[in-house]
Amino acid sequence: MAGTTSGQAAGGSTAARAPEERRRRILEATVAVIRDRGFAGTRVTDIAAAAGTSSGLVLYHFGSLAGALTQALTHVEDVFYGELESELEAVPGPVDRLRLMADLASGAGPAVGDWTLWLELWVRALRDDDARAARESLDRRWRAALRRVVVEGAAAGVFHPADVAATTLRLSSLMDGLAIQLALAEPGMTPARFKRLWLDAAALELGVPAQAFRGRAARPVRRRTAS
Amino acid sequence: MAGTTSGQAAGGSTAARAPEERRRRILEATVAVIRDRGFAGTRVTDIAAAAGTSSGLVLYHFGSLAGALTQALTHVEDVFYGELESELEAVPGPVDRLRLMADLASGAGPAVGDWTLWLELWVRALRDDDARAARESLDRRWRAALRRVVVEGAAAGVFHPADVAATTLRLSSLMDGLAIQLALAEPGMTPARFKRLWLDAAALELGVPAQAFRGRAARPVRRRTAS
DNA sequence: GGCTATCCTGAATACTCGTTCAGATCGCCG
DNA sequence: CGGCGATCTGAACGAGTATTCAGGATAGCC
Repeated sequence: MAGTTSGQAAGGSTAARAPEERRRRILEATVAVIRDRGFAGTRVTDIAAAAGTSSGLVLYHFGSLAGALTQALTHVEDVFYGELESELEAVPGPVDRLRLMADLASGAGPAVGDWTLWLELWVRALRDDDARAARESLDRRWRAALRRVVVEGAAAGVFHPADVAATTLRLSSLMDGLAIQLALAEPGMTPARFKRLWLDAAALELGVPAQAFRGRAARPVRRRTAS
Repeated sequence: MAGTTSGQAAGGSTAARAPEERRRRILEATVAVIRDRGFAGTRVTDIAAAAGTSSGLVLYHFGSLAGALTQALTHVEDVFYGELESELEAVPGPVDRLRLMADLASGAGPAVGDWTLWLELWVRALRDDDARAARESLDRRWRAALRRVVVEGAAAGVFHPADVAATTLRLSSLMDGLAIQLALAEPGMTPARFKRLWLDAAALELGVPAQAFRGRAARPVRRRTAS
């Protein structure tokens, strides 16, 4: 796309001019609509309205509704991954990193804890290959990050996992399972309880006393400057 | 249902006469269609075709597509619960009961381990009240059964759960999370691995050696006579 | 200034699908 | 027998919606 021989390179004038900006706005609108109406309930018109444009433009940029939905998925994937990496880098030590992951997943972060969206993604992945690929990638990255923290802790002699692969898989699956309750607003399930339940399970799995993960998080989750 | 004052009571002629039979067939067809096309992809015509009748009849019996979907949910709920209860009663002792639950959930039973259907249900429950109620009821029953087994084992001095409520919630959530992998046929996830991972987690939670849950299940899961 | 490619709009189009409906079929009863 | 209510069918209807399309605006370029 950047390879167009001449094109409207740069230009620099008002931001409203940039079609890239428009595209991004549409993708974010698409994500928002999926989140609150679900994949099945998302109409081209809804996306256009949420993005403040016409339905024609949505199709102009993405070819079809399915195209817009798919690209929206890769867009959240990027956002999610960027956030995860930068957050994790900012915190040292396996204990605090594990706590941070619990924070992110329990909804403190803007993208990671977006469980309604993930539920939708899972179901769509049952029958749509793009969704399946997006989910798999997301899952693999999250699990890899978790594994890294576990291994790091084990190397430091802080954690004592009996089986790293099994522990990683169980802890990430437990998160998914608890997330269902959170997404459905099951009475009694709150972000705080989610964190407590998950960290206690982590303590069991890692052979450390539950107190190791109590106390405040080392640092409040950083807010994005804007959006 | 047997209480109709006069109606076409009995009659005894061909089975094709009984409208109750027809209703049931339609409900089961509905469940089958939901399972393989999803709620969003289920059409009245699909249901009619799967049940071997006309779309008119589906609407005649259930009023609307939404009505058919909802009644299909309460139908699976009944089937699920009936199966769970009868299976559990047939096995004595907390250890074997826990293993049985792992078996049922990992897909050995016809209804309980029907994870594709449950995934669909979760997402529908985000926005549909009937689905929400069905899911909550299903979840509560499953969790209650699990808790009963845990308490029973604790009373017998076999299990040593630190916190029964937390353990129950974590073990059932872990199942849900693992089930996602199973439903999506994630490479590396099989019913056997599902069982192993879950039972090992149970061993940790219940303070027993993992070996306690190894070995063969006490008894193969019973097959329904027909359907 | 004219020309062109890009970006954008909203009405028109075509199609899918839930629901309605005008009847067929059939067992039963008076 | 003739009527009746319950069950069942499939064609017709109409609402909703993705996609197409005929153009309008704008910016850069010759």
